[in-house]
Amino acid sequence: MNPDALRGHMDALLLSVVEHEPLHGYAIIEALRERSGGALDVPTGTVYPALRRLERAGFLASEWATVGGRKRRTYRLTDAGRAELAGERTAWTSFTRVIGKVLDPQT
Amino acid sequence: MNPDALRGHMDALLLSVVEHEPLHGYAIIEALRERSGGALDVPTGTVYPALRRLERAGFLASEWATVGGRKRRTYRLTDAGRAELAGERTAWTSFTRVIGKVLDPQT
DNA sequence: AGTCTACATGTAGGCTCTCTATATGTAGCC
DNA sequence: GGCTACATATAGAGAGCCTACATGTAGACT
Repeated sequence: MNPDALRGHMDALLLSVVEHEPLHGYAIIEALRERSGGALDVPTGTVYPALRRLERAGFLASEWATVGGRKRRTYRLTDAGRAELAGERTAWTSFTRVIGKVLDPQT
Repeated sequence: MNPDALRGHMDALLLSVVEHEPLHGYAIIEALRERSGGALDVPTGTVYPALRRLERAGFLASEWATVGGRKRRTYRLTDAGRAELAGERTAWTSFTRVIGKVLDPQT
């Protein structure tokens, strides 16, 4: 997977993965890997800053927790995040339609 | 259209548009706009450097021509470019499948 | 005790690409 | 003369994803 291809879609991926249950960073990475069938292996250096950015933007909220002696910062979707995710999904659909039209024009 | 979303897909778009007929930069921009139904309006500051990059990479070849007193640099797809385009199309398909799976998991 | 792996978070700096803004010039119309 | 369409090009900004590194706990194995 070309890293640049993910540009601008990472937000949607992250928000989508915490939609139904709050998760901490490490679990988010695993969830992305599982949901994608192993195709997505996003490095920590990408995920952690992105989560902080999304929190700063108000789309995520986080809390610290200690589980089994390890500290976790668990992120959950805010209402604004839920709205953002809906918008991202719509944008994704039209994006794929547009690019698809150019790549494979029905002459 | 969020500019970042195009990251990593611009090459495929440009190669695709000159697949069947050589075009010059300005015509490429118009072709992208038409093929996308108006959704894609790529600025010259994006297209011209990208075309040069693709030529440097060996995927495109260019020639100068003068038409109606105006100078055009016409780009055509090389064999390497044709192979690259095929790869980009495959990558695009798997990319959309992967992202789609994450955004809308069939629980 | 020491080593290794999995778990868990985080930052610094680099890299690349797209965009905005600007520059230059021709052709044709009013 | 001024406007629009045509046509190419570059400099610099901005943003985000990546590599590499830093730090630490828990548990298994030797």
